Amino acid sequence: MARPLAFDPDEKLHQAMMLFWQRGYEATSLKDLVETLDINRFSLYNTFGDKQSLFLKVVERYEQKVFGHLLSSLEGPEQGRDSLLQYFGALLAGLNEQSGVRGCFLQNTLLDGGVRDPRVRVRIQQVFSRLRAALLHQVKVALQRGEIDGLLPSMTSSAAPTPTPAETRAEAVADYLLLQVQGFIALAGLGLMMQANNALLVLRQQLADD
Amino acid sequence: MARPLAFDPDEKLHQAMMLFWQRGYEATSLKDLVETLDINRFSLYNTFGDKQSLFLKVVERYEQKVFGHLLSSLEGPEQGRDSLLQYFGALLAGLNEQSGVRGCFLQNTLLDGGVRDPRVRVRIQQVFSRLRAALLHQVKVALQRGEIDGLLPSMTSSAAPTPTPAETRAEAVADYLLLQVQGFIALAGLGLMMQANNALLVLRQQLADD
DNA sequence: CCCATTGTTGACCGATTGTTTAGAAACCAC
DNA sequence: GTGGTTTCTAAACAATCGGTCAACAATGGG
Repeated sequence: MARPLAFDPDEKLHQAMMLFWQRGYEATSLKDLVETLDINRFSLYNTFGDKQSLFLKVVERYEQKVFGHLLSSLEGPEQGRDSLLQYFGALLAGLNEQSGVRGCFLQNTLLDGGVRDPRVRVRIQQVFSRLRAALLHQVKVALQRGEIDGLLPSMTSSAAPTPTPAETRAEAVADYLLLQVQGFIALAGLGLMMQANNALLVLRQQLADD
Repeated sequence: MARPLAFDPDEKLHQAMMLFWQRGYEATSLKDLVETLDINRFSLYNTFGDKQSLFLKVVERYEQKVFGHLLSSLEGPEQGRDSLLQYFGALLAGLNEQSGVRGCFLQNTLLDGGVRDPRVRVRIQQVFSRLRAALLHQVKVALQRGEIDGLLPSMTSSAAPTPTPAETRAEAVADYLLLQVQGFIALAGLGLMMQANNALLVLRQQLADD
């Protein structure tokens, strides 16, 4: 009943993400967006709203496509340690195959103080909460099965003066793994992939049987 | 012989750092700088050069004052594991006492694609190299003394099929610790200090005797 | 005191920022 | 085709960007 769009919005959203990813929010101008997305200035406003709204849509797309796919192993069936190992393997694989130095789009965005839109900030906080919950879920399973006892030598030992509650222990391990995740993508963002791969070797051994 | 400056350059540099720290490079305008530093636009140019040069000076000041002080325990005498524990303690103490969510100025800057000045980027790379070298130094000492064998269960076991060279092992451990550092300051930057403190408990136990 | 030297000031530059407007062009149901 | 609706295009908007200028103020050695 009316004129259809001359472009694929999702494709343009992807291109916008790549641009924001490697330049940051403030350093990416409307001119840059119009040129690389190859659509008119006003068409951009008409389909995505203003710059902040566009950025929010980009963040949501990233969460669905990239983050959601990566978390599939953690949010799937309760496989304990195996799902953890699978997740870190997929994470490092993704970081290794990045052409330029980028790291994680969401981490970069949140650490970049330039993005002040509260909608964006709370959205990303929610994503990290989702990651922590997924980690915690599989950690609980793995701890119950005794798969990752090597990670917490004294906490798991019954000789501890005050035995730590299982819930507290699981949260400590989950937060420890959350730190590993942030560490990996930070190193990747800093261009230190070799060091990241080295560190993965150590983590793998910690998670391995003995 | 001439008119003296009406302000303390180092103090202004500090104020500029705080501004860049929580807003990012691109999001901090000359107007912002002039207003919060409370000096005239041209005086700023006259003493620090243009915006990029000012930022570079800020980075160098941060390395000297903040980073240098933090690394003192690692670059001091060869205390092995003790210096490592001391460093992480000081790091977390610093992150904990940060009022707002900031993380590390250098990490934020490098992950923020907005800073494209190559002088700044290589400078920060050098700082992280310095950190890695300092970690590696103390790790070698600690490994030789057998202080941190709990960190690498199978790699240190003589039963390994192909025994890992000491140099490789030390580098793996150093990179692992470098990842912990980046993970801690990333979590702090994301506003997840509770999780960071939780993770520190696990790391402390890994480094502890048993 | 004088004067060379340096810091300070506010106005100003062209360029670019994000955003909006008015009108032409393209589509589909009828 | 035509009507009604939506996209597209080019131009322009006010505001702000980083950076510069000449004139004035302040200093201390002579």
